[in-house]
Amino acid sequence: MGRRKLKIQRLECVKARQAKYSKRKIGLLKKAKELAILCDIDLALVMFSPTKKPSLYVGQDKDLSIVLERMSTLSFEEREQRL
Amino acid sequence: MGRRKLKIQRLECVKARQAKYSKRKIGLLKKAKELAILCDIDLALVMFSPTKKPSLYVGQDKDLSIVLERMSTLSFEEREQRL
DNA sequence: AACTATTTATAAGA
DNA sequence: TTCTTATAAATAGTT
Repeated sequence: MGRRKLKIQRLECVKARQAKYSKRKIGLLKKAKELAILCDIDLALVMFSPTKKPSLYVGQDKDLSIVLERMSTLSFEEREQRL
Repeated sequence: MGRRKLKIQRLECVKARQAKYSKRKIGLLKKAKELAILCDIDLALVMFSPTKKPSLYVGQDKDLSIVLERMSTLSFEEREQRL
C-alpha cells in the first residue's frame, strides 16, 4: 500500500531499512495488539531493529512474557551465545 | 478496514473470536514476515488460537527460534506451569 | 514528522 | 472455511 507497489525483498540501503522499520514496526505492533484483544488470545511479538534495539508486545500469558522479556533485555552478543 | 469500523474489544461470541482469528492471523503473519525480510531483522511472533493451537513465525535468529519452538510445542497446561 | 495517492487488509455477508 | 465486495487502514514516495 502506498504510492507504488513495493517488492518484498531486503532493502539494500541501510538508511532505507531503518526508515522502513520505524514505520512498519508501529503498524505491526498495533495489529498484534488488536488480534490479541479481539480474540482474547495469548500472543507474543519480539523484534530487533536494524540497530538491535528490541520492541515487544505480549498478551496476558505470563510464562511467555517472562521468556520474552528476558530475551529482549539480552544484548545481541548474549543472545547469540544462549542455548 | 472492512464494510464498517470495528471496535477493538474482546468479541463476546466464541464463534466470532474463532472466525476473526482465522482471518487476522494470516494478515499478521504476512506483515511480520514482510518486515523481517525488508529490514533484515530478527523477529519472532507466536500466537495461540482460541483453541490453543500455536502458530509462529521466526526470522533468522537461532536462539530466539529455539525458545519459541519449544514454547509452542508445550501444551497450554505445560506452559502454565513453566517458570 | 506530515502529507496523500495508492495499495492492502479486512468487515460483513453469502 | 472460502469467496466477494465495499470500505477502513496501512503505507510508499516525497517533502
